[in-house]
Amino acid sequence: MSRDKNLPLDQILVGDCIDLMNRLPERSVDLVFADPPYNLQLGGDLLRPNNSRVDGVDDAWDRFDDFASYDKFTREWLSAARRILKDDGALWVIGSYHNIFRVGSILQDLGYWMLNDVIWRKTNPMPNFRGRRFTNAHETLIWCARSKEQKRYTFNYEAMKALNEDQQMRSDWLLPLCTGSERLKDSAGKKVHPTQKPEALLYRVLLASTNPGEVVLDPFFGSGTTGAVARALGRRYIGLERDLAYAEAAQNRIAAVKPMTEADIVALRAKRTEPRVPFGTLVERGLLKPGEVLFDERRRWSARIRADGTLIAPLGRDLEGGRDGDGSQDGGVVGSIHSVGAAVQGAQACNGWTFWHVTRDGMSLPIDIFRQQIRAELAGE
Amino acid sequence: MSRDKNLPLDQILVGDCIDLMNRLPERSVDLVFADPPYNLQLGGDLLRPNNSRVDGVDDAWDRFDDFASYDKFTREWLSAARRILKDDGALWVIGSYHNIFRVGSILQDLGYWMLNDVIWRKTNPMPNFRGRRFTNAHETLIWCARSKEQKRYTFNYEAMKALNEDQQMRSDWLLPLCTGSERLKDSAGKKVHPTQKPEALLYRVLLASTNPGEVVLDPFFGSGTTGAVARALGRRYIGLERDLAYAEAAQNRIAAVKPMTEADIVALRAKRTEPRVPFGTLVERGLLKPGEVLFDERRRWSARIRADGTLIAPLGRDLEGGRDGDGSQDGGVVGSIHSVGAAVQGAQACNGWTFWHVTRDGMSLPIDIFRQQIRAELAGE
DNA sequence: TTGAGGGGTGAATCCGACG
DNA sequence: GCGTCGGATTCACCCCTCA
Repeated sequence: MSRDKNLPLDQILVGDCIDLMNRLPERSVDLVFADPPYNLQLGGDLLRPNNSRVDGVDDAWDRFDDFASYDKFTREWLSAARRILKDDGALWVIGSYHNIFRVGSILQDLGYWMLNDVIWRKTNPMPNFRGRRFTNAHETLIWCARSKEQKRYTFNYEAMKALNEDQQMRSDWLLPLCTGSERLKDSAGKKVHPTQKPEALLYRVLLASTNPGEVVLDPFFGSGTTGAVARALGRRYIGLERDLAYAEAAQNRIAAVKPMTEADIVALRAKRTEPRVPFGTLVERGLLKPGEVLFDERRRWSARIRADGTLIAPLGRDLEGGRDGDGSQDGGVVGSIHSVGAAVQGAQACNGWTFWHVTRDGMSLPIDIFRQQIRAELAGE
Repeated sequence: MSRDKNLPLDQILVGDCIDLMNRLPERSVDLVFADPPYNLQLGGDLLRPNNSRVDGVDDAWDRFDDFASYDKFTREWLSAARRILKDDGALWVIGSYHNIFRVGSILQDLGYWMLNDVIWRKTNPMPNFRGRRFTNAHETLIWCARSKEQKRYTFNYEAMKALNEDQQMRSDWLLPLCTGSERLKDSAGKKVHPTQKPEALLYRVLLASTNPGEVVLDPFFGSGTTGAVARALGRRYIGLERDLAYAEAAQNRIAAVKPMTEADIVALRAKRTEPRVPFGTLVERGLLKPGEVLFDERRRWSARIRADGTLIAPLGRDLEGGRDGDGSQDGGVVGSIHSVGAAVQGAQACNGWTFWHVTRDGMSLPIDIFRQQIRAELAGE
């Protein structure tokens, strides 16, 4: 859980994010969430330091200069972030069409491996006042692993599915802007930060791609939404922010956050982390008996249970299965519930737990219900 | 209207699109729509949960050695496209996270000026079978002008607004994949092209950013969706396609398209925003009465009209609706015709005007007919 | 005719623990 | 690090069959 590295956990460090990241230990952070500045230089006239206007020398070159400096900045902070990410770490960036294409390209050039681009669809975007374009109603996030080669990354599939009415979470997220009481205001009622992100956005990001106790670093901490949500969700944060006023506002904001209880946070446990139950256990415990015959749901194939927890299936199709006598070895496929299920179907793989059924009281039941029964017993102990 | 330049109008040229573009006169084309290879980097096979194989895009034209070679290709075709665009021309590109960030960056480097990035949200995307990522449920389009300095570009604001319930068209478009009878199949029933785009997508693109008679060039013509929609909408097309089989299929497809009448096209183009009619107006005018019950077309859901022009629907399904007494607040969903329609269906959005029906003389009529009636009155005044 | 149900399929960077 | 193998994993829509 990364308490080893002397990380400045649950703190905001004030300074240049590239410098600060370069001083942190490498491979120490689970996630980076970044909301970098958009390339604001692209707007109006380009002025020299003495305020004279750069005149039509070569617009393309000027543009290249603008983009080049933004690209250089982007390469630097993304490189620094990659150094401090753990091998199984990941990174999120958010941006708009002004900068996200530069960021995405550079990400890929640096060896990050894209997992998804995610669209934040705004319920309440600013309209296009002049009627010259489509209402710019979304922003783009990129979710990427530290590298293509890395073994694993965190994705809490079940939690995301639960958040989305028990259907897979899609790559387009409909969320309102940060307004109302969530929006930080100063004593004069002026908004503290121009681009404060909604907590719901970070909630989804952190819930999807971190586990409780893990460390998320935000190099452009701003008003501290990342920290506030991390604290609420039982994650640790490191905030980097150049502007002291922002950092102080964020600090106060986070201090007021009440963390969720551990029970609430762990509520959704992934299926794939449930304890493994060998099929043989079902036989050992007498839930299934050696010699019993299993069928697929539509009774196209059958297989007989052997005492060691393997199955044996006849070679061709077999509509009735049994009646071979008791221990006869009639030259069939032998193996695990999975491999025999795959073999009879001629498939590459098969989940034997859901494929094979057994008859009880005239009903056809998947053998997985016996596994669930054993898991329930294990959980109760 | 560009009949000056000896362009190969309404034709498909077979060959390398960069060569072909370089042979066309410069500044001769109004719009470029491009659906370049995405540079997917697929590993082995992907199996569905039922063990069937996903028919992925493994065509030679989508394989590049590395990002550098993809970038070089992208720079070349985008440069060639820019040369043949008129000074007030524009370009659309579509892509996915695999390539769109490279394309977007290079666009900007070459001097194109982004107007919007547009998200095509798919109603029916392929699920993520392994549960390892978010469902990749969208693709990204970039709409850009030839240069930042250009005076004008075409944007049919009113037509877009009319297409979107009289509200500004947003940058996220919800459209289904190209399936069913629209999808080109060969005599064996196999899809002709692996990535055929839906006509509705091109319809919106061309309606938004071209005028009748203008020329749209598609350098990756494929199955010819751009040409088919251009012909239907009274635009001219130039298709460039390397693969002769694709070109022939596209040719046949386009020949079968029946162009809309000029009157229809002009109507679309000139369509003024129709006056907004609040639902409450129908109640005010007595066309509908408070307490009346609305149904969806198939009478699966119902809602009662309240005096203020909102609806109230019972929480669960309700086949008969009424008989609650007059002003009772029996704990249902309350809101606009649109929000209640969405809520009862569990949908994110709903056009209440076409969703809700009312019974008149034993017939079920959409409430939109009353809006039309009021609009007719307003137009007559 | 209509409805229920089964099968097919779409631009996809789609596994990981354990020995 | 690599091979083995257990076993987890899908949504909307269209078409067809059959009752």
